[in-house]
Amino acid sequence: MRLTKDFFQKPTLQVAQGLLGSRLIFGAYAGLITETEAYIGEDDPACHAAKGLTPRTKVMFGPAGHSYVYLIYGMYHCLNIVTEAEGFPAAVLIRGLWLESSTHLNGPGKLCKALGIATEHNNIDITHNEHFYITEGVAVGKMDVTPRIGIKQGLDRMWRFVADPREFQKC
DNA sequence: ACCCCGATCGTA
DNA sequence: ACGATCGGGGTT
Repeated sequence: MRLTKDFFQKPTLQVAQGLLGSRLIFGAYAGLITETEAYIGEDDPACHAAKGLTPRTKVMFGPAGHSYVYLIYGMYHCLNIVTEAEGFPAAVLIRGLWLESSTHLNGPGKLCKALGIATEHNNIDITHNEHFYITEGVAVGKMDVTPRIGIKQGLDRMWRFVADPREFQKC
């Protein structure tokens, strides 16, 4: 079953945890999500929207279930899915994917490079797209909870969620 | 116009 | 530990 807008229009921590084990479809690729991070609102210093509404962060303020893709370090792209009510800027970063080929794409930059996700895929409504969407997946086993990776602010928040694909239920 | 720096990754 | 590489956002 495809995940619909009401799945994403929820508290971001809930969405980030719920996405573990879900199946991401992008063109010919399909994989189970193994790692996510939450970025929540203008009060979260690590969230791009902490600097307010800008041309780049506009998508995060928009409706839930849209993609937020941006270029990082001039070389890599990161894929996020917008969460919460329209007007409240928040998103979940997709950091890990377990492909059907048993390839584990660990890291948001590697993931986007492998699938061919780039800025042209920014601001797509993945609840109404034929080639880019997320479905229900498998039950995950134990989930790790840690601070987010690669940031210098907001390290007190335990907003990274990791699941081990070896513990995924067959489904 | 200019400067700083970043939700990364591979190599050393 | 560090360099590659470039756009966003703030400052002059």
